[in-house]
Amino acid sequence: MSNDQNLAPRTRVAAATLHDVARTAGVSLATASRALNGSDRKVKEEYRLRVVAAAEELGYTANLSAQAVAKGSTMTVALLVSDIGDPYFSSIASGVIRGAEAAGLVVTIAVTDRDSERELKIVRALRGGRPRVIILAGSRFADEAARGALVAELQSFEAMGGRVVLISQGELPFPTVQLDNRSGARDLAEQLVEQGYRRFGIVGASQTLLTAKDRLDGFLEGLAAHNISVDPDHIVDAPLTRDGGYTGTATLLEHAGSDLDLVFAVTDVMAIGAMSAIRAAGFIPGEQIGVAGFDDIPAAEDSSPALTTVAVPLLDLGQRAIALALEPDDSPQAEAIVATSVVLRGSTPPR
Amino acid sequence: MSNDQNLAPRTRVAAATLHDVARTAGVSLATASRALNGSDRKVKEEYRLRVVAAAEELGYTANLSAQAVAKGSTMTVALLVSDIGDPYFSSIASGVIRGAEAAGLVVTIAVTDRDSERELKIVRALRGGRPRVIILAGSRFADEAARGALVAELQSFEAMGGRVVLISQGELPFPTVQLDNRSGARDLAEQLVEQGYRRFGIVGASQTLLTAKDRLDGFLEGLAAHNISVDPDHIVDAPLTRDGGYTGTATLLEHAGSDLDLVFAVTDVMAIGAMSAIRAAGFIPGEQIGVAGFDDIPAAEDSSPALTTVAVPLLDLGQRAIALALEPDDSPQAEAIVATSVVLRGSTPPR
DNA sequence: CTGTTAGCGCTTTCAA
DNA sequence: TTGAAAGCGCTAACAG
Repeated sequence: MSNDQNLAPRTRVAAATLHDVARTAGVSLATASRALNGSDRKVKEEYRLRVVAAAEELGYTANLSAQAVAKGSTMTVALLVSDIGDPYFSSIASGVIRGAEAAGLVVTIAVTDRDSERELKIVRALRGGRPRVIILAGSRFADEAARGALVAELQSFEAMGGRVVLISQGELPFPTVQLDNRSGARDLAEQLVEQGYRRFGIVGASQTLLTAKDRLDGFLEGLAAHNISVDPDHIVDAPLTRDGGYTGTATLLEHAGSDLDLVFAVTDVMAIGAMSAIRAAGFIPGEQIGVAGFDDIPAAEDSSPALTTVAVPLLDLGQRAIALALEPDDSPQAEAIVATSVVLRGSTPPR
Repeated sequence: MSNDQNLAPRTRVAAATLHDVARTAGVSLATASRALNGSDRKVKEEYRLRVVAAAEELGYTANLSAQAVAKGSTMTVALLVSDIGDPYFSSIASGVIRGAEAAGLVVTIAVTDRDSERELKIVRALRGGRPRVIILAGSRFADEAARGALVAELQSFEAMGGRVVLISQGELPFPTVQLDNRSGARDLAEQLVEQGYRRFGIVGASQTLLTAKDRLDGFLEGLAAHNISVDPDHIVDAPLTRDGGYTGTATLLEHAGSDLDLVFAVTDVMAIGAMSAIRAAGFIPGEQIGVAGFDDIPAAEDSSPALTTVAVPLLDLGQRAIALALEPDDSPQAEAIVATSVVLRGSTPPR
């Protein structure tokens, strides 16, 4: 066996430390620190330049972990989403990242897989990183106990000085970027009625997710305003995923057959699944059965027929969340409300 | 002014430290550390239990930053993507996160906005966090200089002991999860010819992105095998985004008019934009002009007509990447090749 | 404005 | 095995 096959450069070069920089600049550690990372400038220009030059020369980059332990706080925001592959969440993440970067914060993402137990576990694990902020999007609770445990965990995080921000979540004692789910759905329903639709099926009547519940309630409310009610059999529960939309709609179609003239899915992702299910059942979405969703994800516009939906400024949601998180500590129970607006497209032509 | 309006609990409770745990357990700091986080177990069971109990009681969670500075290494992997809202990247991210969590690693995500300058800046900034791994997906280089700068930066990161893994990137001296872009595109082309297509237009002939170039070359290769060539005017450059696909196709259609029987977009996201452009131009995608993409993002199956494409195991890509990163240090220049496979769907019916 | 000197919370020798 | 003590890289009083 030869040792000569050291093709790859195995030389481990330790990163330059602030100490190195100070030494080559001929100043003290403290001065170097002040020149490079200190908040208020009070270093003689000449020194500052020497330090900066030395840092440049040595390729110095401050060790964020070390800074964190010294300062007692990090520059991290932890984002928790159900599924980063879902356009709804990835759009939100996009906004969060944009906002965070603008504020010099780093974003860490964890995925709950829509599992409330897992969510709790992750939140607990997150604490180790001592993030400045934890943002929860799309969290859920199997039951009251789960809800209590999560709230307790988050509150203890707050007690440690961290900030918690929720996105589109109600009834939880934390600053929240609230979505106008209910009235958005109500408007949608009313406009659909105006378009001539009368016999509705609804997919995604989740019990555990307030967002879904609000959208359902709002929709029913809007219909009720026109004296239209929906047969309880035509309201089906289903996971808020593409597959949930597909199977939920398939079920609906089995029961309701051609008794429906429109399917409302509580999210666009589901609505897209719904369209496929409608096709699979031999109907033409839009023409024979209208389809409407909620969120206005990018894919909604490109679907065929283009999807009628309620537009939600997803990017904004994320940016608002970090804005809320960065607000001064003394505005208790802050809340940002984000408006929604109905977008009628080809999937719900007048009838 | 009254002080009584302290409604919100402003009490800042410092997080329990290992020191606290050791004290309430009645053992030394070292023992507590060993019991809780030490690698090799060599703590008397009785002590271990006392420590664990104390930790539980105090709600102790190790401060990761402190661990990082003490150990000299973090548990972080930094993922760089062009756009987390793009299904291609969010699927990859999903895989990376899954893989990382399984290995006890935390994922940090940064977005380059497809800007090579920004990308370099981010990589530089990332160093501060001293991640264990940096994963680059979809990076690009404006020119040779930019490429050199990025490589240098990454190599110096490696020299510091970090690992670099690239996803679907060629010609760079780092471990890479390589995609079989070329032969995937070749197969696609051949199968389309078999379907009866002859007059092709291609959208997304990026110069700066190897992935796009490989797909283009492979596609042309496949056509050439059947003695079919593509008019250079029918090959248009365009950003690898939905809008790029739309405008690129619009341009193509203007020039080539009804001279085409199929549009190949080098990514599904573009292909979806292409479909909309085809519709906007008054053609029926699938029927009058076939459409094919590449990646098989989830939306491909649900588009209407369903999109013919080359399936790429996006989730795997991400998982493989972290697998590569976690491999022992002494396998130089590791590479994982991921196979692709053609999926014919409704957007390219036989003609 | 600068340098000295404690820490921050944790790991890891090194003796005991 | 355990504990004392010396760091890890950086910040923040605290005197000069």
